[in-house]
Amino acid sequence: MTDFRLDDFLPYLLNNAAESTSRAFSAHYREAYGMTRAQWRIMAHLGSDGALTASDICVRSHLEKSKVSRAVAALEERGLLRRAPSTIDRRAEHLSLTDQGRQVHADLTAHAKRFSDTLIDRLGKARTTELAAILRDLTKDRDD
Amino acid sequence: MTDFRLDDFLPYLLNNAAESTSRAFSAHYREAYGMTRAQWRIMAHLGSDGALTASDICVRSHLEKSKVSRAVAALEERGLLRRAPSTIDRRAEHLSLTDQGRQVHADLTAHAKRFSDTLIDRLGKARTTELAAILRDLTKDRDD
DNA sequence: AAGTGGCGGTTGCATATGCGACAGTTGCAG
DNA sequence: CTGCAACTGTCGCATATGCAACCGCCACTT
Repeated sequence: MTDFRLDDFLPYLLNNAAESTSRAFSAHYREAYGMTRAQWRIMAHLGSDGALTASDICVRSHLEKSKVSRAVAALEERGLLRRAPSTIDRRAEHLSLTDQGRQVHADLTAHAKRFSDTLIDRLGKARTTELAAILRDLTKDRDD
Repeated sequence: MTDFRLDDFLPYLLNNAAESTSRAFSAHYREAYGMTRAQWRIMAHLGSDGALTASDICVRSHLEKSKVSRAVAALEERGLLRRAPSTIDRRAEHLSLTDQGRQVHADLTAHAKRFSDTLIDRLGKARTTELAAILRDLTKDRDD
């Protein structure tokens, strides 16, 4: 009746691939800075997009707001990130990297670049681009 | 220097896609059976591969052994799964679905099939196959 | 200007998770 | 046979997580 193959099931494969690559990649920032995946993401967004508000980060990174809140607190405590109250909206806070945060961010992206190159080598340029496109597609229009 | 684009970074995209699809898919088995992703996976493996040992499941599902241990305990308690001591190796236990477990498994795979069809519709048959192949490739040879 | 619904961010709580330690078992080397 | 490394599965503990409740603030209605 149902010739359901687990090995063809996309959510399953996606989780495996995500888990596998993330695990390999996270080793660096975890050991070097004791950072969480969420923290890494926030650093990445802040580093490339400048100052953001916590809810901006929620939208862009697809992270829960409580997760963002705690990650931001941790990063602030380590002196990597600074909060500034918004003059316009007293609820919001503008987040930005400190000098030290920028240094760390540089290191993080350097490693990320290297890791990315490794993956591209393994898959080939064409398949990588294809894969990236499909993944973006899959995530799109699903506004959870 | 580094023109690093977060939006092209595979681990990032993979996590987003995995999270997004899993979140959508997990709704069913979570609401219907209060099941975890790990529990779903174990059900899937046991349902399609027959009797397995806990460490077999670890290997096939890429799950931590403590995670498997707890998930198995939960499934057993709900009467979906049965343990039988191995006669050959007194450390190991053979795990298999109960009748009720098989019923639940049938329902789970039915839903999975339907969900999978939805995804295939969205991506198209060709891209789906391509994607699956690449994902398998990415997970392979990375024996964490 | 008072009421109201909604937003930004934090926190409590219950649960899930990862890791390392552990007891019991196996099998292989000497 | 004895000792020892490796393996199976469980558990404790510290931490991470999701969800909902919550506080203060905003904007819009009347």
